[in-house]
Amino acid sequence: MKWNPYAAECPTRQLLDRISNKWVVLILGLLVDGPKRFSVLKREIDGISQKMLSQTLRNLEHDGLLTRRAFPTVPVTVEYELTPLGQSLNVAVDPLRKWATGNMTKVFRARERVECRTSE
Amino acid sequence: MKWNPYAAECPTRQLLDRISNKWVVLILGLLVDGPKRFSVLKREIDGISQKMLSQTLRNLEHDGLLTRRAFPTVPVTVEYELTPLGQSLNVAVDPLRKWATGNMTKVFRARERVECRTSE
DNA sequence: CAGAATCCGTAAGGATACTG
DNA sequence: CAGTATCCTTACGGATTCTG
Repeated sequence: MKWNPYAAECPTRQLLDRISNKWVVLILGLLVDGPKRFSVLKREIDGISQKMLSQTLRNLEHDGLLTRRAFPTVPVTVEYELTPLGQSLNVAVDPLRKWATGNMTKVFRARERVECRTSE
Repeated sequence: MKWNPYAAECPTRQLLDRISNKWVVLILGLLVDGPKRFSVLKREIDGISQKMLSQTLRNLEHDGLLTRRAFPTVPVTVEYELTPLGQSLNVAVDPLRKWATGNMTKVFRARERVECRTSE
């Protein structure tokens, strides 16, 4: 079988759409070194709504990238942990996170150049 | 200066949002080995509208990731080519494309497992 | 605490038509 | 050919409320 995201109907196109997403990238980055609780993730990802967080987590669980474990404490505690598949995806998105932080300055300079040109 | 995409107001958050996008990933992948014309890109990325293509290309140019060159032919010819910065971004997103095609089967299996569970 | 459910505004994005 | 402009319809995603 030959997968090809350049074909509109190929499942890899939708998969690519699912995983190329800032929330996915940020969540995976936090789960690299061990499981974390819902509220911890929410606190560490500044600005994410609980709707987006739970929705993204559900999708990731559905696709086998992480596991959800609920502990019958009072109140309930829930932990999310990367599966081996999720770990491998994190390896793939890690360069993206690093690129963003590592090249922000260069992007800024490029934007300034354009603004100068348009103001001429 | 310390960039941190986990902070909502950090510019790297928006940058990450911009580059974590299926169209960006697909376009960059096509421009790795040399410049390409608008119509060629449109044809090779099945299902992309010309609106999304031109919009994404404009953003990428704005951020210094590619250059646009128009040739005064009749009708006009336009070529897009990666800048060194764009090349470096492509290196960062390349693992993502490969992950999607390389793990589609595993994701499918994970989804089936969930569907079995919910139908019980 | 960890969500599900609802409501709602905005923006993403397709389709179509028009231009240099 | 390579767009821009417009319209229009989804769905993304935030805010709020409610529950085990």
